[in-house]
Amino acid sequence: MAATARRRDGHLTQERMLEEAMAAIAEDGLATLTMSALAKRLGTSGGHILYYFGSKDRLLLEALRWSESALTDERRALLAGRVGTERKLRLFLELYLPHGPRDPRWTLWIELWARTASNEPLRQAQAEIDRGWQEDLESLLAKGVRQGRFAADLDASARASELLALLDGLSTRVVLGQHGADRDSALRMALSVSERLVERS
Amino acid sequence: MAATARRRDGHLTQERMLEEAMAAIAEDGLATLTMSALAKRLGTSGGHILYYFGSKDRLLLEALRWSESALTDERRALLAGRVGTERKLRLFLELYLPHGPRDPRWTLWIELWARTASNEPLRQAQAEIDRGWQEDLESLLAKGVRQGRFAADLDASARASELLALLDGLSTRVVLGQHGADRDSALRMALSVSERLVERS
Amino acid sequence: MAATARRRDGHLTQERMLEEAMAAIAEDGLATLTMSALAKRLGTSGGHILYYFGSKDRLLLEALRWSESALTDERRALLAGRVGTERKLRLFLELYLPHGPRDPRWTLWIELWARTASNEPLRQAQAEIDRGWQEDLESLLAKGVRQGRFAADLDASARASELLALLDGLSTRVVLGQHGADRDSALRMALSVSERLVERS
Amino acid sequence: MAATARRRDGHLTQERMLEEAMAAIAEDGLATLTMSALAKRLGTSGGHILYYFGSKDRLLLEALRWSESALTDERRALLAGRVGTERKLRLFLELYLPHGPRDPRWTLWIELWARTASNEPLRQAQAEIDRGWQEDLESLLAKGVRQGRFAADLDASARASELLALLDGLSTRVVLGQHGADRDSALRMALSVSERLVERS
DNA sequence: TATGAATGAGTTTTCATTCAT
DNA sequence: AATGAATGAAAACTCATTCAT
Repeated sequence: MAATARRRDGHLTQERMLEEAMAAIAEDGLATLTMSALAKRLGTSGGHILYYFGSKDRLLLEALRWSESALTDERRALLAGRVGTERKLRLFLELYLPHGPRDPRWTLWIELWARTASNEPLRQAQAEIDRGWQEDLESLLAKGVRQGRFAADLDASARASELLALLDGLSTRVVLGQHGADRDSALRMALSVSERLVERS
Repeated sequence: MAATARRRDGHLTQERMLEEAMAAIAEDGLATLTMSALAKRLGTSGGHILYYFGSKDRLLLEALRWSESALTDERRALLAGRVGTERKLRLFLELYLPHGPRDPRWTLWIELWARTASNEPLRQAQAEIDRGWQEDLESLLAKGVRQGRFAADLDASARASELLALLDGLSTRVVLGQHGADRDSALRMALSVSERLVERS
Repeated sequence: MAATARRRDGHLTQERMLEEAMAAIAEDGLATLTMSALAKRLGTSGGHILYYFGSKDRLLLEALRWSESALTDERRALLAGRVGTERKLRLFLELYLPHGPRDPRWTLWIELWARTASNEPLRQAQAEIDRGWQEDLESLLAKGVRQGRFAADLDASARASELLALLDGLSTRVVLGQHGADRDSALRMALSVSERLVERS
Repeated sequence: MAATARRRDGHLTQERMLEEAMAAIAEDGLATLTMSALAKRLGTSGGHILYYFGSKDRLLLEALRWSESALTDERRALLAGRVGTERKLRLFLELYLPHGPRDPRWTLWIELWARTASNEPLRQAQAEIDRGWQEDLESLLAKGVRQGRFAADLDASARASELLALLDGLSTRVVLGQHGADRDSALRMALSVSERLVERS
């Protein structure tokens, strides 16, 4: 996913950079992630990172994409799996929510929201990723309808939107430690709400 | 309020600074809000702003407080008003949601989420403001229960949490222009969800 | 001494400013002495201090003069007193040396050495004060010669220069806490050296 | 040394910076030595100097160390040399005293005295350098005792302290142009005093 | 006299980015 | 591929000084 594939080890190195960038952001926040700090963590030079990514903005963008791409795969696998629809919905929620305070993926996500306004490529990447979640949740719900688990007149698109908005709100709380929220309570709340919003047949 | 009373008393002047800061953030984002840019907008000097607020961080904190304090008053008035509970709930949602893309208050809010981790005073101010919304929504729901409009066994605290999380998620969408969301659709969704989550008696 | 005499209380206030400035410098050093910090200590405004002194540089200059003027009086009294010459010499040394680490007068003195190069009025004030000490020490020594306590061929001017240079070096040590020096050891050393340099008859 | 070897290895470049910093301080004083002024002198950027030294304080500290290190070498060579002890003492005094008004090393030294209070690393560096001079002067005197040139009961440590204090006082005069002192007269005075303080056998 | 709001030049410092090697 | 020296444009913040009141 990260641009064109390079030599095996080159490609690996690029992934390590993104991985390390995520870890650094989770630990200290985006504000303290400087190119040279990241370079030090990687045992390389700032110039080398830019050699691959061209700019810090692009590095961040790739980091976001990379951190989501793994999830996308998991999500696809989940949807294709054999488990029951309601179980799938639960797994979907689990996948979406942050693992805990400072979850790298969500920390980056929130930090980048603030940059969205002045960064069109970033905006588009975010939109694309969001669309993935929305579409997959919709088709999960639609499948439940087809299987007769959910009400026949269920508006999959609307329900998916509602749930994702709720999940965003809950995730923010967990990542930032607001409202004393942790992953477990957020998950419980998400499940509870989804049971009430998604009408069973 | 904007153009009136230049000199005269420092309090008004301070408010103008906060107001202008909010406007600037809404227009260009926090990233491009520099002290000297703000000073230019105000027709004053960067030093003068710092003379009042001591640091940029404190300016931001005060801006957040100031932008919320007006809402807090409106909220209190709303709760104390004569309108019916369900109407009040709707007004509450309207009050919470952003007015549209780049709504100043919400833009600031999202930008500051990213700074929360490294800024304890900011974190506490946010917590305090959040608590205000949560408590008032709880008591609004509780009143509805007492009046027999909402189910007697309604868990006001849990329902308030759910609704506020949803509202945060929706607000993010509106402010950042994600999912093609606008204030109206977000409001409609919020209303629709609240009707399903808050059980009528 | 501080410029022209003003109304009684006005004059007093000016002296208090100088006094407080000395105290502040002794406590935190010249680097942290800002006009507004000094104003706060005095319970007045920065503008008011400048109203009297015109500039910070002049304030410092006056502070130096003021802190020396008291000593000048003491020195004159000492020279005119009835005690024996050798006793007088000892008292002179005691007067010159700092009272201990961060002695206000000496702290200011050292801080101002660094500003001497770019500040002609300051340079001249320093020269004048230095001259006072030199002349008085010379005449003290000369008196000792006339009284037959010191060798008849004693070069009062040269001896005074030597002793004052030594005293400057010792004072620096005491004020800055270098070489583990304190006032007592410095005084002992000054006495010991003076006994060897100033030949008895 | 000055004009040679621009690029090539960073070490030389760093030395050039220190050298130029010393020259600038000697010319205009520390007060007017700004990073960008120094950068201009060096034909480089302010950022580049900080790239090497991290902060202005560290630059100053390094400048002090660098200016002393050359002297330390000379001093060691002097002590190890073949000349007679009394000759060595004279050379020691010559080494210690400033070359004239605004001698870079001494200008820096005096400017830094004023910063000592609030700068612990600086204080320690100064103490260490002072110790070097004190120890070497002591051992020079002790050697003179062993060789029978100086009195057997001579207190080397006390004499060294006295001489160094005197030298500090004299150096201040020369560098700041006080008392009409110049290097020659200061040297003469130092020699004269040392002959009287250091008893010959 | 006295205030304190207002100024604005000037400081150090940071950092993404470039580029010769 | 990789380095790290070098850049330089910002940024936040400080503070003596001015001046209307």
